[in-house]
Amino acid sequence: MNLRDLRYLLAVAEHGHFGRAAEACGISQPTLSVQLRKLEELLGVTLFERASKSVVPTAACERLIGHVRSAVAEADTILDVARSLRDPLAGRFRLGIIPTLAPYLLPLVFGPLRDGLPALEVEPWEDQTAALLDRLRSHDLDAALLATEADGPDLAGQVLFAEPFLAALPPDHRLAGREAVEEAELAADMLVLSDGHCLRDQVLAACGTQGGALGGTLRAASLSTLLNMVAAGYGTTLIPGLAAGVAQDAGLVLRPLATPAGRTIRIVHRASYPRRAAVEAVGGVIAGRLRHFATP
Amino acid sequence: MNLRDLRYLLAVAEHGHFGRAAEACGISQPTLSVQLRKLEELLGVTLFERASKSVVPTAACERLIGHVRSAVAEADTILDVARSLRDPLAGRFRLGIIPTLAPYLLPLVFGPLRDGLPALEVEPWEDQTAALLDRLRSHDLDAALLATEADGPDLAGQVLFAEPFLAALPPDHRLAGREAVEEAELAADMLVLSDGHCLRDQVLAACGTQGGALGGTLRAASLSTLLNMVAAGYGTTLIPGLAAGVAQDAGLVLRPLATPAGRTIRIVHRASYPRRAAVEAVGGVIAGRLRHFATP
DNA sequence: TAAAAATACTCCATAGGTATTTTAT
DNA sequence: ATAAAATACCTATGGAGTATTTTTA
Repeated sequence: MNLRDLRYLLAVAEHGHFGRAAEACGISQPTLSVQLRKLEELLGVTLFERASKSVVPTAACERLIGHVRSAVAEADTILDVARSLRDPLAGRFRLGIIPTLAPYLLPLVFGPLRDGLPALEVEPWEDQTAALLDRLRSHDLDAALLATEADGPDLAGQVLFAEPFLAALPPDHRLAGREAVEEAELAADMLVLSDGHCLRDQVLAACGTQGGALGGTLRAASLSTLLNMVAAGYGTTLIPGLAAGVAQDAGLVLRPLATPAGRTIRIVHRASYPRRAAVEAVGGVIAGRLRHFATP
Repeated sequence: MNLRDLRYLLAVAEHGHFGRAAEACGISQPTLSVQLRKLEELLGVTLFERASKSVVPTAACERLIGHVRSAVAEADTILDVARSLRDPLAGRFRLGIIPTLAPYLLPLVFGPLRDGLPALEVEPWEDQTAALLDRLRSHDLDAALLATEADGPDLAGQVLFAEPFLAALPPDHRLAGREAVEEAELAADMLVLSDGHCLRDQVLAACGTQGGALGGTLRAASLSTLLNMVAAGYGTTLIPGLAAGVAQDAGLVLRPLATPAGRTIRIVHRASYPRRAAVEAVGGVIAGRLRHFATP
């Protein structure tokens, strides 16, 4: 059975006239006659009683026509909904963001995303890298902002911006007077984030160490906790550049590294993800915002 | 858009696997791939995210699939209902019957119709010939039992049985002693039905007169009234054979006519009426019942 | 290497057309 | 004579097939 034929049926029922119904359908009268006859044969039911000056639906047709209307209406709804879904820059866009980036990046880009992509409902989802990768792979996220490379051939990513690491020191720290600090000097009393944060591993790698003085005892779950511990004089740490403003507000002294290091922020998505345009648009807005973000 | 393609969509969504979905649809995997791609192009929306080991519906597909299910379900309903409507000997059958026939024929045939055509819901509709013809032509009746020929080429009819006229007399009437009565002798004090009853015209024609003694004053709307008037001694009349039992019960004397006359009962339907089998079945049951009805 | 989807092609069923016939007013 | 549907016949689109290629685990 064909939706087209069902539309023909409705047209004949509406016009009570094969010629006019055919015209309304944009086909010739013989075509309509043939198709309707075929439909009647398929259903095993005579749908219209044809007389010389009248075409009247049979009782069987009356019983069927409600369902025919419903089927055709649903088909039209499918087309309508599909039309509204056609724009890849519209609809929900679930964007994962790692916790060491979200608090500092989101305030910068949320407005530009809303303005630049008004039809795209960006829903940020904050979690650690491994969890975001899981959600990405299980189709619970459309993309994620990560500081690591897209792992595995099933994922792909585009670089958005590079974020330098800065040394964060208490104001009275012995290195606070320096122009720039050596990573090795920080290692002695460095505080790091708890397991699971990619920033922890990257900071440790940058300083060539396995964990600082309090590495074994402090399980700082957030960069915010870490900054306050440093401000209280319990040690030093490396922070990503976007956290600089918050760190300074917390009373910390920030110094560049003698050997510059940092992390690269990427927007990562499944290699098979079809709304590539949405990923690129979101990535473009974020990268554009960061390009114009002159570090103070 | 094609219902077939919508079924393919549902199959892929259900199986998450093109090969198995194709098997479930009874088509080859390439055919399914091509058709689904075409559907995606038609809708302007990617429906499934294909990866090497997974086929997952996109958000757009999730939004559409409910409507797709509805459309397919309605289409299946159409097929189901059509199947149940296929039997021409099932469903409503609105049967018109003239008032001079209904009270005497219906008690005879209603049981046999119910038994012989259990799936056919015969709905008798009693009215005069002209009204029945109107309702027939306006598709408000499926057929009608008439004592006249099907008038016009838009109607057709089959003879069911012949019904002789009998002279009905009061027991003390001067002709009551005769074996048979001459029509002309009845004309003098004959009572007839009011206008509109075909029996009136046929009785008057049989007797070669324009209206009996009380023709101008008595407007008997029913044969029942007429019989009671005759029983009360106000005149004579002709009755159709099937009314004989009721007439005798009313105390009338019945006599055959010297020149036999009567009427022919037909089942009449629109020439274009498609459920011819139902008409023939109903007519057959009625004619069969009357064939075995020996007049006493 | 194996498994899955996509691609390339061939074929044919059928929707659609035009011309004509039938039928009833 | 006119109007309407049905029929006849031809064309071309597209759904389906098999064989093959691509891609990824």
